[in-house]
Order: sequence, then C-alpha cells, then structure tokens
Amino acid sequence: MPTQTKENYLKAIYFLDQNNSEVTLTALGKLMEVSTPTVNNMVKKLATKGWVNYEKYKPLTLTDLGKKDAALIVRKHRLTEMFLVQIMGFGWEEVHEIAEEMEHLNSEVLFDRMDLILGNPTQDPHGSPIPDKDGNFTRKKYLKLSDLRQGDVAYLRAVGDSSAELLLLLNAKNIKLGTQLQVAEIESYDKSMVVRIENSSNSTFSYEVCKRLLVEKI
Amino acid sequence: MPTQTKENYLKAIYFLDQNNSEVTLTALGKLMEVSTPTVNNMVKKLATKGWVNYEKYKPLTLTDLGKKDAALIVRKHRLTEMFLVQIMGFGWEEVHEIAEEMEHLNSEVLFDRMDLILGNPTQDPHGSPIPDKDGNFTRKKYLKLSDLRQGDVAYLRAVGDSSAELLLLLNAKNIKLGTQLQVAEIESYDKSMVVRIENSSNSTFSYEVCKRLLVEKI
DNA sequence: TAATATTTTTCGAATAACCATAATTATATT
DNA sequence: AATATAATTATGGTTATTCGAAAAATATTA
Repeated sequence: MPTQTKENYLKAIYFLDQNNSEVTLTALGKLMEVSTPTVNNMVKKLATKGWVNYEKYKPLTLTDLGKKDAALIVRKHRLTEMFLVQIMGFGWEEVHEIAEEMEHLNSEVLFDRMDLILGNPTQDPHGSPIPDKDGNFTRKKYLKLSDLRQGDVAYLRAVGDSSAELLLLLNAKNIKLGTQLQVAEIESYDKSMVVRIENSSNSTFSYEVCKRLLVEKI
Repeated sequence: MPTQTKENYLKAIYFLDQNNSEVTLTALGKLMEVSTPTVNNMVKKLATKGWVNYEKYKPLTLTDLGKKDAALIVRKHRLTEMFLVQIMGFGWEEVHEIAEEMEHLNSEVLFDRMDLILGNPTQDPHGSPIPDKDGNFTRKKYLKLSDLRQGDVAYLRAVGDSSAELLLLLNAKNIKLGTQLQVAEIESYDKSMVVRIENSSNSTFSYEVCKRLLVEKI
C-alpha cells in the first residue's frame, strides 16, 4: 500500500535524482524534514517494496518501478495543476498546494478525465513537463535567466519553483510563461539583474529569482 | 485533527441520525464494519473533541459542531459529485466512489470554486440536497415509489442510494431524475411493481429497488 | 597514511491510530 | 424476576511514523 508519506519519500528521491544530486540519506532527511535514522528506516521499507535500490553506505537509486510510480504521482500533481488553471480558473500561484493534496488520490479515472479534457497536455502551468501514463516525458533544456549575458533576449518557458511567493512576484510584474525578457544590466556584486520586460518596463531581480526563471534564448 | 476515519464516523452518525434511527453503538459498528468496543472507543474520542454528546448507555447525538462538520463533509462530497457530472462529464453512477475520496481533501478553495462554477447548486446528481457553507440545507419530502398505489403517476426526484449497481439498472431503463413513472401493477406477493416509464415501455422493479426511488406525485 | 570529520547504521523506544477478544455490567424485554 | 441485548472495561495487538544515542563505516584532510 503506498501511503501518503511513502509517496512523498518517493517524490523527494525522484526530485533529488532529477537534480543530479546524489541521493544521500541526509539530503533526503533535510528535504523531508526528518532525522537520518527515520530516513534510513523508511528507505529500507521502500527497498523491500521494490521502489528503491538500497545498499548500505551507498547512495540511493530508484528502481524502474520506483521511477515509474514517482513519475505517476508527479503526473497526477501536474495534471491537477493544469486542470485547476485551465478549467477551474485558478491562478498559477494558487494551485501547487491543492495539487499537493490531490496527487495522493487513487481514482485513476479522475486524472484520466482531466487529461482528456485538457487534450493530453505536456506541460503544467509552470512549464514543467507532465509525464505520460507510462511515466515517460521529455524535459526541455532551458537556460536559467541568471546564466544569460547582458543584452541577451529570451522568453520565459518555465519556473523552477512553483511557490506562491515567487509566482506572486512575477504576477506583480506581469510576467507569465512566454513573456519576453531582456537582460539590461547585471550587477556583478550580487548577480542581480535589471530585466527589460516585453520591451517596456525594467525591473530588478535578485540572483535567487533569476536562477529560477527558465528561459529559451531568442 | 479530523482524520479520515473520524470523518467517516461523523458521516455515519450523521446518516443514522437523518434516518431517524437511534444512533446506537451496534448500529454504528455495523455501518462502519468494526466491533462495538472499537466504536465505543472512538466515540469517546469524538466526544472529547466536541463532536458528539456521549453519556454511558445512552444513544449518541451529534453536537452542533458535529452536525455542522458532518454536513460540511457531505457538502464536499455532493459538490464534488455534481462537479464531476456537470463539468467533467462523468455518469451519475461513476461519481460516488471518487467523491468518497475527495470529500476528505482540506483545500476549501477547491470546493468553493466548484460551488461557484456550478452556480451554488442545491442538489447533487442523485437528487440529494447539498448543504451550504454553514451546513444548512432543506430536505425535500419525497415519497418512495414503493408507497404509491396502482395508477399513481410521479416523477423521479432522487435516488436513496447512489451505488453504481442501482444507477446502472436505471441507466439500462433510461430512467433519470425527472423521468415520469406510473405504477401499472403491484405484485402483492413480493411488492414488486410494473412501472410504465415516460408513457412508453413497462418494466418490473423489485420492492428493494422501488423503496429507493424517491418521487414526487403528479 | 594517520587523524579527523561526516555519514550511515543499529538499537531501543515512543506515540498515535486503529482494531480485536473476553469478560463484566447495564439496560431492555418478556 | 429471568433472560436477552447492548454497552463497557480491560487488555493487548498491529502498523506507520518518528526520535535520540551510540557504534560503525566511509570520506576528507593534513
């Protein structure tokens, strides 16, 4: 039985993995906000259930099953987000929390129906890919705004963090997916950037923010 | 913290109460499919949390809080059912199970939005009333088809059971809410009825079925 | 490589939700 | 009053989740 906690562990391992970071127990513990022994204990259980490959003192990996199941949870999450925005009229900053709850629902038909209604979307409202029913997806290679150079022009394609805080900040500047951004200036001291938005207004964003704006160069 | 099990107890007590049946521990146990000591134990907890009035050896009642909270769970359930049918295109026989899961979601905004999109519906797809945000609703007084006499004509207004089995049976006969039904014959032996549907075809229904067809006489 | 720091593991245990059986005690019925 | 029914208490079990302390392994660094 995949319980909610186990699903969250699975997701966490999955995300660390995607990040190319080694999946260590301490990293997992930090992410899940529990102690290392707790993680160790849980990981053993996940291993006996066939979700992770676990050998003492070695970094974790997901089994094929684990990868698939994690991807399917992410699928539920992102389909839900898309449905909430496209069909129910929520703002992109409101949906993460709701989806966090709904991703644990078991009714497959519900998510299948969302998928159908949305026309098999491949991206969620934050530009992240939606895995298909087999757990497969193609991650587009985007650049971080923070990696661009002065004068570069790009379009916002995804945000690396779907927290309400970041999204509200973008809302305030009228920035959405697809918005054109040009690096007007880079402050070398703190790597903050002055960004020209859609060829009209300029705004300054911290490095922390720019790192999370995933763009495609023109 | 209302856990899923506690919410289900609350709902069960609420339904027994609505049924005018005395809420005894054995009745509850039967409904919840657990032993009486288990119920007893749980009821004490519900009492300390302020949801039920519990005195030893006396039948249970819900407190005002209990009534409200139970009604709010029912609200979530029925709003969800309505949303699934009206907006997502599910059949009335498919939605009970999904709503059974979704009623335990905490995101209030989700249900508020459903309510808004649906235009504050007062009935679910099975004709049951949807409590408002304060937990209030008015239950329409319907008759059971099984209580009508030969020749009586009535419209189906609600079904007393939203199991897929019953609803599929009705689907097969093309019976929906609003369908006109006339009692053509009553078999005194087993109280089954021959029913004329929309002035065209006749079908026989068992007493068990007729009891669950809630109608309004013409 | 030896010393030190960091991670991981094991161990022992706690808590919270559930649930059950057996035996006792009330209450209801006849 | 005797009997049947229902509720209660007592006791105990499982599962899921978590922790801290101490030991063991691995990694780092001087």
